[in-house]
Amino acid sequence: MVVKRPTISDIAKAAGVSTGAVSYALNNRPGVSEPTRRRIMDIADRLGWVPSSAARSLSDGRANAIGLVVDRPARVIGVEPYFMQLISGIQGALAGGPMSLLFQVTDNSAAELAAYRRWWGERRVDGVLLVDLIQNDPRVELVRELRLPAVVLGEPVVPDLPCVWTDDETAVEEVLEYLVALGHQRIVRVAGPTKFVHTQTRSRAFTTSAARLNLTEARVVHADYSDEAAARVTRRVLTSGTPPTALVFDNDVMAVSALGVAHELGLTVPDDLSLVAWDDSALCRLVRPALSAVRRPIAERGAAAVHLLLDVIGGAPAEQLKTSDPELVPRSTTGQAPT
Amino acid sequence: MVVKRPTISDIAKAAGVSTGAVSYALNNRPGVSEPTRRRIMDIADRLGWVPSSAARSLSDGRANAIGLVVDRPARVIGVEPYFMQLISGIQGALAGGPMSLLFQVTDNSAAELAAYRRWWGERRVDGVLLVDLIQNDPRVELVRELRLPAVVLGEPVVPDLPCVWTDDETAVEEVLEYLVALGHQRIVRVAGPTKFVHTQTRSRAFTTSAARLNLTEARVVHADYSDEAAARVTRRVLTSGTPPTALVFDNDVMAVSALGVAHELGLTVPDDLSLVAWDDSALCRLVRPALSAVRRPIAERGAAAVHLLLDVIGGAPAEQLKTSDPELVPRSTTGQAPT
DNA sequence: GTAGGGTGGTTAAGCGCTTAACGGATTACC
DNA sequence: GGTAATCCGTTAAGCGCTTAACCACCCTAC
Repeated sequence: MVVKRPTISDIAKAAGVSTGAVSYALNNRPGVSEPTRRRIMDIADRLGWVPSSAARSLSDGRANAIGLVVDRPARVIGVEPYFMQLISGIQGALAGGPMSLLFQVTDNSAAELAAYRRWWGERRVDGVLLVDLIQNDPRVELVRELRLPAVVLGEPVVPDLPCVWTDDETAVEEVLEYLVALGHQRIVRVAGPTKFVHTQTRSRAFTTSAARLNLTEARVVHADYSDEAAARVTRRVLTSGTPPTALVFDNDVMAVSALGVAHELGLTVPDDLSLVAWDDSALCRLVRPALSAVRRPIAERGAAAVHLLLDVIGGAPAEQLKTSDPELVPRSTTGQAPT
Repeated sequence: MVVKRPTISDIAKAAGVSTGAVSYALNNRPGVSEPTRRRIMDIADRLGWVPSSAARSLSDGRANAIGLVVDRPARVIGVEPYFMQLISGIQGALAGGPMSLLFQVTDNSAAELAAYRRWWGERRVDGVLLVDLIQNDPRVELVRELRLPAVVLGEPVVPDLPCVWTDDETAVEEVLEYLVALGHQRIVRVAGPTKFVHTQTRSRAFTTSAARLNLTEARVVHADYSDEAAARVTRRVLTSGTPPTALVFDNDVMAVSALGVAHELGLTVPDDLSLVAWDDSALCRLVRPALSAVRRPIAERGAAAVHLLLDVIGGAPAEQLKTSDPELVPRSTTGQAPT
């Protein structure tokens, strides 16, 4: 059987009422009697009616969709479990509701901006999620100019922009204290690109905590989240004059990559070298030795961001929401510092 | 500055013509003179005009979007690089055009069907991509009933349904010949769930080739793509009476997981045991020893599927497209069989 | 001079839905 | 009994765009 998409006027005809009445009935608003409403609804789902999003959007101005664009090179995004977990969380929060997710990956920031602008122009989205905020992020300016509801997944750096964040600073501190307790003094943080706000936040926390703990040799080096860059940087750091005894990475991929480098250099993990990954994932559990990692509630963050965004779209004030705290999961790549 | 979204009537007013003329001009159709067209277009992009997708959809019936829903548990999808690579390919093919991607992950097949049906009902998509086809897949029936253009990412098992596929059978054969050449006789294939068509295809090819090569002890066992299940199955297989000397996996995650199990059982890879992963990824390169893997052109497949889908939406006949062949990338987990 | 054929536009209907404004019956109230 | 309020429904406009149908005008042909 081939189906024809029914419209409200089909329903109206079948029920012997006007399309207006059908609309009121289907949207659960006053204006029709209870029996009529029920009759209309029965007919509607007997006919398999589903509202046309285009028509609805056109008349009420809402798109019933939110947008997410991720600007990371395809090469990097493929491996990193982070985004898929995030999307899982997002979808979970969207499930059951009328909203859909428009998703795009781009490979440069101009394309990202263009995507947001286009979605806005086409009235395709009611709001957007922003990830990987950078300093003076042009997206902030953009959503403000367009009056496009937006929620940042990250620290509250822009005063009046709603966001959902986790307390990475404390986590950084915890990791350092943990490593120091194991006797480590020379600790290097292998961070993501400087431009990201979250990179800066963690680096600042790292430097501050290191100073407090008198780790004079602690320092930060940068890579771009890819395994290649991480391998290069790690190799350089480990073959330097006084190599560190512990490395803290900004994602899981880099940590795994470093594991390979350590192996290649003849270093035993964790006897000669301790490693900590940021963002726990199956990847961390899978490799041998299994990676100690800082676990953050990623899916939870995604879901919280969606709820917040829906509220903001609904006119709620900009809130800055903190989700549950990161947690260090010690596995087999952290141990007593070599003497 | 706060922007107001301009409509074609704003343009019409500014140009002193009717909205009809504006529409003709902007869509590059005859009906306006060249000078007028140019004037209109100038004004349009001076005003930053972007067509309202809702209005356009409503009037021409096209949604300018395609849909993809992936039905895999969040737990699995997070790790597997496959889907992100696929999406990269899809986005690449979509870039520049007017189409957007609607993406959804669900955790059961009913929800998946419901998603497709809803998108269709809401006229949100012009066509959809189908991945992970199963035997007698209800989605096939659905898209046919709804007359919803669809392209399958997988083997041509449904006669009149367009698809994009790679020749896995030959690849399976190649892998087996490669292993046999290394002296392996007891080879086990750790497959994904039986229900998937691609699992069946590869298993059939495996069995056939094994018979041809006189591998009387070759067999197939099943897991669900997750690292846990793979670990369980691998452990069982490796501790059985006459354990295999080579394992061939249906994805990368399971192969990595097996690497851990082998380690745990005191087996050296590749001296005691050879491993081959299906679908190469950074994951395979990252682990030590690096995994030998069958590389398939995943992003290419995604892009090809999009192009085909756009053609089909445009009314082209159902084509069954083969992309470039898989290729075995030998790394460090395959070696001479133990004697 | 008029019929015929382009050009270069305009008009208006319609896509499917929402919603303010209206109106005919009932019911409530004093 | 008259007026007001309430209930249940209809009407019609409008969201922004496409497109068939129409029209005014100029040009050419015989």
